[in-house]
Amino acid sequence: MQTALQPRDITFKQLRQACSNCSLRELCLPNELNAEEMKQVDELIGQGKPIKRGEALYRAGEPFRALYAVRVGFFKTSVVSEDGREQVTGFHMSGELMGMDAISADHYTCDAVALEDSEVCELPFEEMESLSRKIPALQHHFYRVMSREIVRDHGVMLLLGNMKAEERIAAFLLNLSQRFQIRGYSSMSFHLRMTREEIGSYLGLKLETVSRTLSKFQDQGLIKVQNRLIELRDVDGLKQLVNSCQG
Amino acid sequence: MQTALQPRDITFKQLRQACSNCSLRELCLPNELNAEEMKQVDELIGQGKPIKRGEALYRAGEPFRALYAVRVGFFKTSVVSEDGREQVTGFHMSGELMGMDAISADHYTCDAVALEDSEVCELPFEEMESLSRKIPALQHHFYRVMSREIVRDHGVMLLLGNMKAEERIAAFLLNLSQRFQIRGYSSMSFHLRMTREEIGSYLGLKLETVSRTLSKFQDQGLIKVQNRLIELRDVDGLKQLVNSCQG
DNA sequence: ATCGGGCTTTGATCGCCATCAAGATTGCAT
DNA sequence: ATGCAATCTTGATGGCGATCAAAGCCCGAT
Repeated sequence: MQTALQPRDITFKQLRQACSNCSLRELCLPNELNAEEMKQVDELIGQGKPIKRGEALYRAGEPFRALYAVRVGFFKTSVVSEDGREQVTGFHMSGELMGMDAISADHYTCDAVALEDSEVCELPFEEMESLSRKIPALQHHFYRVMSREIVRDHGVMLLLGNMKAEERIAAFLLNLSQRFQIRGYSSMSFHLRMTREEIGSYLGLKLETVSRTLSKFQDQGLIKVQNRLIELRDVDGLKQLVNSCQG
Repeated sequence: MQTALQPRDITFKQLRQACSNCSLRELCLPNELNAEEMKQVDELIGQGKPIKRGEALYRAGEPFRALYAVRVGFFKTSVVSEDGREQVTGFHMSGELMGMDAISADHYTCDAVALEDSEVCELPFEEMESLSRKIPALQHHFYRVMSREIVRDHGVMLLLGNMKAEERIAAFLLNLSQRFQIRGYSSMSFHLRMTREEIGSYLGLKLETVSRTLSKFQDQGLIKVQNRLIELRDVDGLKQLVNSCQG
């Protein structure tokens, strides 16, 4: 009986901000941390910070202070050119780290905008850096996460450089599907948080092409589209489309 | 007189491998290192390793052990898809680090191939990692270098996603020009180490388009092309081409 | 409930770049 | 020097996706 009440011993604040209690821990942090190390990390990471849909977490040019982990919600990052054109450089869901581009120039080089009401954890970089000198696993973790970002970017380059519109869209849908699955959501049907234009920007296509291609996939029985709700009907078919180009 | 002979006190081996004597030091290493720290770094970095033109420094799938700094020469890195198509992910010249993609999966994800007779320095990663725990500037340096790679990749994504063929080629030439200049070579005329096909792969274009565009630039008086020798004739004109899209 | 604006779909046309093809040039090996 | 393979140039044609255009839909604000 009393066990059910134990959470009372922990303040609400602690509950919200403790990485040790967070279901995303294995996405954000190395899993080799012992209790003491975890406590040190917990102390550094700020209160969860809410960002409303449409708001920017940070903008290009702002001074760099922290990396951000998505706790809840969905973000896009993008570079905006002088003439106003936008290149979306990534979509980011829970457990993913944003802001690593800012380390080199000491200011953010992208805008990070919430595509739904979201919440992020702040990782003050200097403090994390010095803590990671004491915790090898943490240091290695940051190297790994940055490396993974580089690999991901190479994948996008391959997509933009070699693939046709249909292949790009198929790869995009499969990628989203997989990432939802990892987080325990349905991999077979999901809600797109972004507009056709944002998808197009990410994939190097115009919004009309995105729309047309989704319609075509629906006609072919590969997916079902209802505005932003996507249902995958023939995953193998989609994979074949991608493989025809990229393997 | 005798001063001219002082190098004799240093063995040839030391001369070749000492970062402290290397003219590329400010490209490869943080400049805050003191003599003692520099010595520790020197001890880790292997003998310069020659790679003949056409040879691979490493290939996708090989286990990860070290990062490599280009000491002399020119490399391309590329991903090859199952059906044999190649996406060049970067060209790398002296002072630049390769292999950071391999940290996350513990094996290389690209091929790195020398485009001319080259020489690289080997940076055993685990040792560098543990040394960087003792030298904050070194740790920060690796984070910065990886961050810079991410920023660079975002630039390529913008190029592939938004720019037309002429804009891509102009941006490419200006980028090469700038990097040669930093290294003390002429920024106005240089030798392309890669084929039209490799340029095209990097820029998401076919080799014929690369060739045609270079010819067109020559007709417009923007550049002079003689096979792989490029002379920039109107840098501002090239910049205007790029800016018309990207700012 | 109704209105309005942003988002999406679909159609028609156009232009850029891929593709196919044939020579020209380079440079390497003998 | 000679010959061959790889690379590069240039031309002709075609298709994919951009662009222009208009109508429909969804959702949030009042």
